[in-house]
Amino acid sequence: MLEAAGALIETEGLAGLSVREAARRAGVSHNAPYRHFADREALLEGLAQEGVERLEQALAGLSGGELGRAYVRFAQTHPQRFRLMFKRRREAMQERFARAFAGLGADANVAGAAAWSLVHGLACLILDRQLPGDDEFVARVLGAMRFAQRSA
Amino acid sequence: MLEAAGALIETEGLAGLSVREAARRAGVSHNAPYRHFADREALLEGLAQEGVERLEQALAGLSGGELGRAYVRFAQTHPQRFRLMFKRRREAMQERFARAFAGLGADANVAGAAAWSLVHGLACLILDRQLPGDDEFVARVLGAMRFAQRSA
DNA sequence: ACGCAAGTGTAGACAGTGGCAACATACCAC
DNA sequence: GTGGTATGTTGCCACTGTCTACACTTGCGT
Repeated sequence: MLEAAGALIETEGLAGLSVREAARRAGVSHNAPYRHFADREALLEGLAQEGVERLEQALAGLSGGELGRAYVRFAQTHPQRFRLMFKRRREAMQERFARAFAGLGADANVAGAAAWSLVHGLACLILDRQLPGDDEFVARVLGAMRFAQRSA
Repeated sequence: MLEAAGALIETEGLAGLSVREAARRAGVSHNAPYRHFADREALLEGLAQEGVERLEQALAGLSGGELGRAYVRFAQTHPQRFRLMFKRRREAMQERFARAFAGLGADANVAGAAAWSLVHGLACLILDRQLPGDDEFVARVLGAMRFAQRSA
């Protein structure tokens, strides 16, 4: 089920995903999904959860510039999934990702948030076609900012 | 019409906006909107366009830290509108906003993109409740990064 | 072996939606 | 006046999310 819905989401777009169509693709009746997911939202929630785990996996073990580039690359590879992940508040994400990007600035919380913001904003703007998404540009943008020594 | 739809979008959320409900609120029949907008997408497009103009207006004349904070504040004040603006590719935006944030780094294009990414990412993560949105935190995050002198 | 409960799938029905076609009305140029 | 254009209206269709009611399978207690 998640499989069919996951495929649909990337081809038809996030708004184009209908529970019925996903059921059709999965070869079951239009109501079968409701045995496993309370409603459409819960289905999307399942897809989002799957996405969080995959992103975490993709970032595991990386650091510095590689980390940022991997984040952007994940967004480019699974754009709809990436958007979906952030369309509903999820408590665990701040801990997971902000922490991943911290460690280089003066105040770890603030520095992590800043680095995450930079990378996340770049990913969003690329997905929305507001900025080019080639590897070289990504690397140059990520390299254009650095942590302030100590501002406050 | 745009007025009714604009109000709806902020109260009911972006997905909760139906052409019919907007027409109802505007006191007209369910099909009247289609005289002015080709389809639902076009209506959203109109709202987005309106938003771009308002954001531009909100940023006019500002620079530096004030600029970034105003960007974030706009997103916080009109969250749904802000999200909508970036949900469809719009050619003019890169020119408008990337340029607004440039001017301090070595390569103006890259520096503008980087600053825009930082501010935009912060705005998105705050809207998605992944980061706190109080003024002090915003100021500290924006202050935590600076342009690299010259990296490449 | 039997029955029964839970898990899973099915079909049918309902209101709400986007969008189309056909019809009505107002206004404005000539 | 007549014609044309802009606007609004009703009726209709396919589709969607979701509810209810009905089947089938499976495992477990007796």
